Amino acid sequence: MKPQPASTVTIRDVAQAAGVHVSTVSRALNPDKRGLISAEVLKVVEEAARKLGYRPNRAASALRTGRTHTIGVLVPDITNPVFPPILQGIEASAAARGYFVFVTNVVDPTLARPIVERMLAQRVDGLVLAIATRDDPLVDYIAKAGMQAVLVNRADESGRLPAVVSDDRLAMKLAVDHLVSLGHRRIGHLAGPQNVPTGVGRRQGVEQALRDRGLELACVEACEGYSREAGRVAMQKLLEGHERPEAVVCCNDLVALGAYDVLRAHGIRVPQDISITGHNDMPLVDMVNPPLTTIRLPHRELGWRAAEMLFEGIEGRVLSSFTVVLRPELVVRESTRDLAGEP
Amino acid sequence: MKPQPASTVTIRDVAQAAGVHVSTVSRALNPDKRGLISAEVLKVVEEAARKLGYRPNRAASALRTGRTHTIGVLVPDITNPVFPPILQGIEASAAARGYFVFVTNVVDPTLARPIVERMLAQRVDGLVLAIATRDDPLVDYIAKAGMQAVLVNRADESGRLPAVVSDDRLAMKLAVDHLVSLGHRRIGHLAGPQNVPTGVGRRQGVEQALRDRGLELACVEACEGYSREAGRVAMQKLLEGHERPEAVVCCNDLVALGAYDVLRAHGIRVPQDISITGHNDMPLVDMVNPPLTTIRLPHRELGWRAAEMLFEGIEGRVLSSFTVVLRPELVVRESTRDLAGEP
DNA sequence: TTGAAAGCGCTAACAA
DNA sequence: TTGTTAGCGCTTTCAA
Repeated sequence: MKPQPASTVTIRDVAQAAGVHVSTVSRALNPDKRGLISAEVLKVVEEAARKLGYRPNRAASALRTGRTHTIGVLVPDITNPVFPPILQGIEASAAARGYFVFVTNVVDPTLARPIVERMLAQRVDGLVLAIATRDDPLVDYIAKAGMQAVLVNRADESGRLPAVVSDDRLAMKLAVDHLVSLGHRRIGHLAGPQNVPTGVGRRQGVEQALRDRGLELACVEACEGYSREAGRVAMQKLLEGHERPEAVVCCNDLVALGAYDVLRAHGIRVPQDISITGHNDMPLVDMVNPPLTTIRLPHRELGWRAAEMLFEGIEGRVLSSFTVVLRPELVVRESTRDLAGEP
Repeated sequence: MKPQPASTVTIRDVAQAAGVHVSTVSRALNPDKRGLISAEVLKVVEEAARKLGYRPNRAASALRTGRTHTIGVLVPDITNPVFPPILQGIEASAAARGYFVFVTNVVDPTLARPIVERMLAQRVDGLVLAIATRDDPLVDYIAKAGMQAVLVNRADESGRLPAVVSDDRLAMKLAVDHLVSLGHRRIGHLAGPQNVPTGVGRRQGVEQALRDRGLELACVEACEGYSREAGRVAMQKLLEGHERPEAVVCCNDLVALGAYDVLRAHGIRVPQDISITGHNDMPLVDMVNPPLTTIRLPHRELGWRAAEMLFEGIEGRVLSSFTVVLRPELVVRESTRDLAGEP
């Protein structure tokens, strides 16, 4: 049987060409052990390896050492513009350390478990979880399996897994404070799904920020998901079930755009008749009509930091901090109106 | 040395628990060889494997068989909304076959080569290349290394690698025909970079479509890249260097939005003063002001088909077709005006 | 500083 | 139908 193409150069070929033992080659080519090798031998080996185009077989090394130099990432939907920058951050960190990243799109949350199991079989060195379902038995499973893992964009309430998140409460406080400063009082909320941490966190953030200003949430509807369609449905319900608010804080940009759709259909103008805020500052929301006032998150850094934490864990260092909270920032555009200004 | 955590269950443990030989376990757990095993033994083995939580070590299997069940994808910029759906298509196809996908972000084209080399070391079973630089010595390298690879969103002019592409010429013909049918005659083009196949292909498409209608390209500027910023620069140049066209066909949506920026700054209204078309139908271009008339590509299918072709190649089947060309489709919105209609 | 030898977990050719 | 055996390419302990 000949599984590898004949062209494949192994460590044995290099050893032979260099006139040394394979173990010497192994040492010479391992940065950590290079010191054990005499300068001349080192040179000969490197020369031979170069000339033969030797490329260590990672599968063999993985089998021997148990380390694959590979991590897995679970994302709910790559197509959601929140995730590409996160992925980019993760990949940049991984690439800098010579790791590869398996990206999986977890369409259905129930698929997460089998995917993690396959990752386990693949012997990934660690996992970044960007999927957002709450109270996951998955966390249990991962913790029990002794896998290295970091959550991103979502904290682990059980405190067993490190996480990198954006400060959702602060984000909503920024939005609410902005609206209040513009003179708005009757403020509603289009909340995220209440079974994911960001959904409840942001809702609580809105409520708290309002309370801090001596106000109450005028009305609220929870969306089925973080999509434009879900935003449409929720906004429709909000209009039907409640007195119309002066402003609506939306759990994310897509939902805000869904709200735009419904408002336009009803002839309600943004921001003249109602102010709207989003969350994420996804690409092109500065180009929509009207340009959306929203909250910008450091998505790329979220991913980068998560990966860095993961590698700390993989390399056995003590994690410098268990939950990293990054700061969001308000981006004011034209979907919010100053009630004190001209009408 | 103990590389694996003690908890790891190997095929030996299963064999022992089931009271059979390891090779029997191997066969029993391999769908292709299950037939060789008696029903009783099969049951015992499966039971033992289940009870012990056995999970075959892919690294070991990879070392033995030379197959890693892993493919690599090279993407220029995950953040560009064209790529997530492509990636999704690839990943869906891979997941269905039990493969994992390494995603790499090739920021700088010169990094592609080292990445491919690392993929080679990782012994990926194949590669999908979504990077678009032309006349790549990379193709040479891949072909020589005997790697399985498929290009997506870009054809290989040398014809050595299979590819899945969208019909760029047809896309531009769709745009031009639409504009001509609206009464436009002085039509310009904001072209893509002329060192990538899509850039030249689309430009030729525009020219050809115009010629078919007995017209000539009124003016053209090539962009430095497929970004909004590049679109701004090119549109600025177009305005400065030429008589203003009635319509401009843009090489992609981002460039069209850059054109919007410049036109707005000059007080030129779209579509009243000039019509604009894009390409890609990226998310939210239906929400910008004015909603962009553009060309929709089957991005997800592009990725899916590329992956399916790759797997055909990996499994040694003859490729059913070498270059797959998918059809784009015109999406008419409000950035193009009928000159015959009311002004 | 280098070599010898064992073995990571799995698969497959061959034998029974 | 099952077992025996060898070995994929590499790393690492032990010995020299």
